[in-house]
Amino acid sequence: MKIATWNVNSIRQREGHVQRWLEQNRPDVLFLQEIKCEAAAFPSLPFHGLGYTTEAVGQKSYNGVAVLAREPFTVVHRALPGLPEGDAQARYIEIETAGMTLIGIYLPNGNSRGDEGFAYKLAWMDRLADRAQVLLDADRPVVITGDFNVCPADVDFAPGALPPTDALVRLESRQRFRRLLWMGLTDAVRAIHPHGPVYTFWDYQAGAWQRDLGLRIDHALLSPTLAERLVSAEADRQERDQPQPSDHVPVTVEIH
DNA sequence: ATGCCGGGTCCTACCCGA
Repeated sequence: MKIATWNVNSIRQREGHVQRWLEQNRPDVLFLQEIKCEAAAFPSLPFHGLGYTTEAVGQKSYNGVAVLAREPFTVVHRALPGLPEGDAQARYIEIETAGMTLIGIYLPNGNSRGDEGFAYKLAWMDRLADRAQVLLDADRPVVITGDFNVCPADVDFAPGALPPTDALVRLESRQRFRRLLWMGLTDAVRAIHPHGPVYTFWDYQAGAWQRDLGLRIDHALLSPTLAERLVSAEADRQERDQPQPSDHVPVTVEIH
């Protein structure tokens, strides 16, 4: 079973990219982030034509997540449980399929709006840990994948690519990511590639791609029984070389 | 340490991303 994640930086700009990538890679499930449109504007038809059912959680202009899957699924949550009522940011979708719980996230960046923006990121990570704990306590096979906006360790960003004060590398962000691992989740890409950089994002600016000044911020976390069955976890760097690419590339995990 | 790029929108200057 292949489960993929991709921050597409606007689905309306990247619809053709996603179609082509699905045809070439045929994942069972693909989670998207930053669709940047309301759910009603999500272009489902071309994906239906490829055999995928779609579900989008969107809002105008910003954020937005979606899932595409070849087998039937049930949508369990369209927002992260535990967030305050009235939080309208479209960043979370949770489904059940093939006896597993699959969660797609677009975790807040945390660099805008000063202390308040960073506090929102940390609170979001705390609620995510709460949700993960509930599912792990219930012995659910779980995959949490998406754009975490956290470089877990120094090897996960190119030297000089980010200042040490950036919300993606701040100790508080990393502590909360590490808590997810302590709870028993496995960082699939790091399990397959124990050493060295495996970047998933390169800024559009300053020739970051050409200079390979990347970040590893798109992740897949697996519960124990799924981690035992992990066979591959790869970032598709080729996609960053396509015309008009997203600044993120797809990350795919394969579980037997 | 970004806002050089690239997306969005109250259409055009400004917000946001990482």
